[in-house]
Amino acid sequence: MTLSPPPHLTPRKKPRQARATVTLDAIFEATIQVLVSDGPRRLTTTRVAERAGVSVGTMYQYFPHKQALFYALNERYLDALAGEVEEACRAQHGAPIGRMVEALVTTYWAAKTERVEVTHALYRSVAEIDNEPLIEAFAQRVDAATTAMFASASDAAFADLSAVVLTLLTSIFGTVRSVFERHLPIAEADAVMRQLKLMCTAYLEAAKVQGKDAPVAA
Amino acid sequence: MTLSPPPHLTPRKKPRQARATVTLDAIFEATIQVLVSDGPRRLTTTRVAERAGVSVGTMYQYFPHKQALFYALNERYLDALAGEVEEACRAQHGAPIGRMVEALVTTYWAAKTERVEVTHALYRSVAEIDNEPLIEAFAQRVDAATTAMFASASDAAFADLSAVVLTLLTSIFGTVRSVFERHLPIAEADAVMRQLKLMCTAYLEAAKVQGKDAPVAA
DNA sequence: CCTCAAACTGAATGATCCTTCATATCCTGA
DNA sequence: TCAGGATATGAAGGATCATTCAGTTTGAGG
Repeated sequence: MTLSPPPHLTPRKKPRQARATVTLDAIFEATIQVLVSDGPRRLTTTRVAERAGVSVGTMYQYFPHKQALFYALNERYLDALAGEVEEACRAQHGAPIGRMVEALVTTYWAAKTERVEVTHALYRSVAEIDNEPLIEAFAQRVDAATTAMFASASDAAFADLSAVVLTLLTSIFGTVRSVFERHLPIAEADAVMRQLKLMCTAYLEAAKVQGKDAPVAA
Repeated sequence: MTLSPPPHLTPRKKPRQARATVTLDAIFEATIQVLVSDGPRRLTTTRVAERAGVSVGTMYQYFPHKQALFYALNERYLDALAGEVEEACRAQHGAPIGRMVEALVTTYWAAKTERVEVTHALYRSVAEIDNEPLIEAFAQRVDAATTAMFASASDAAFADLSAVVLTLLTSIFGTVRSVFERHLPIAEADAVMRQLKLMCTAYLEAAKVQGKDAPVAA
């Protein structure tokens, strides 16, 4: 998350004392809660401050304006998410591609479903800000981690790995998002996730270098 | 698009004279343009009216409030989109599944890329309203059309067709959305679409009833 | 214990913008 | 040609909110 931090969206100051850190956390959590209960349109600075138990002025010590708050919130979230995916990728180093797909989908889905309403709220809040830089940074981290993982696969090699990874990730992330958007009941959502794994595996089998069951040397 | 029309979002009246129809179209087009140029946050009733060449009051003759305008806009859009998909499905009746996938992806992608900025703006504007009913209605139409199509496939049958269709559509729609969200250059986007077709085809091959190259009788 | 910066407060400001309604114009059918 | 409904106007009301800042409280280091 270190790429191109837009100047107008940067926090005003970082907490130096312990209570300031507490305050900041409270503000973030309050933002999420208001987002969940009132929706992005009715999220006002006053409401967030109220819910966080601080005054409006306090918020403005850390963020130059409302958008910066949204931005920082998404940054936090995406940063954590990227971290989880990276870890999952590392854990599957050298494994067969089937297990890799399994891990990728499961990890991402688990992260998104851990707090369903929050995920929903964040998906919706995204329209409030220009978060391209965040998406970009997130994508780069995850792309890199995933590419490294598949390059180490024990049972397959790919002619154009970067295209394969791009497709795989785009479809996994997109499918998850669509499942949320359709408000599918958990049972059906889980079913789709199972099918998604099947789909990704079938794709990789079809895309891998034929006649070569392992990369370089097996 | 006839399912459960929320009362508070219903248009106030329908045009009875020719000029009213013109006005309505102008309002919709203006909404899109403002959405594209100013973003959903800066879309105000005044701005839309101005761009449409009418007065604010006129807008309020057709829509009880701003949200109803958004709602109607999305309704129009999704209605047209569903129509295109339905037609594509009809055209592939009895074809092999490969062609079906090809048609599905191509049609949807073409519809979304016809006016890229508009698609973008609409994706972003969605957060402004509660459009679940619209999504729901859209999904039902497309689900039905797609299911009917695949049920007629000349070279495959599926044990759980509805699950397959749900997965297929969710991933296609989601992938397209993700591609837009990442602002991929056209070249890469097209590449992903080609891979997506491969992915879907591989999935269907893996999911079809084995040893049966055609449904019922071949 | 004292000092100073860090952190916090919240009423006031100013801007934006949705929505209404009294009025004016236009169109159509008789 | 004319009446009455359909359509259009846009200034003004009223509400909401983001943001500021002068002043207060808190905590850490000396």
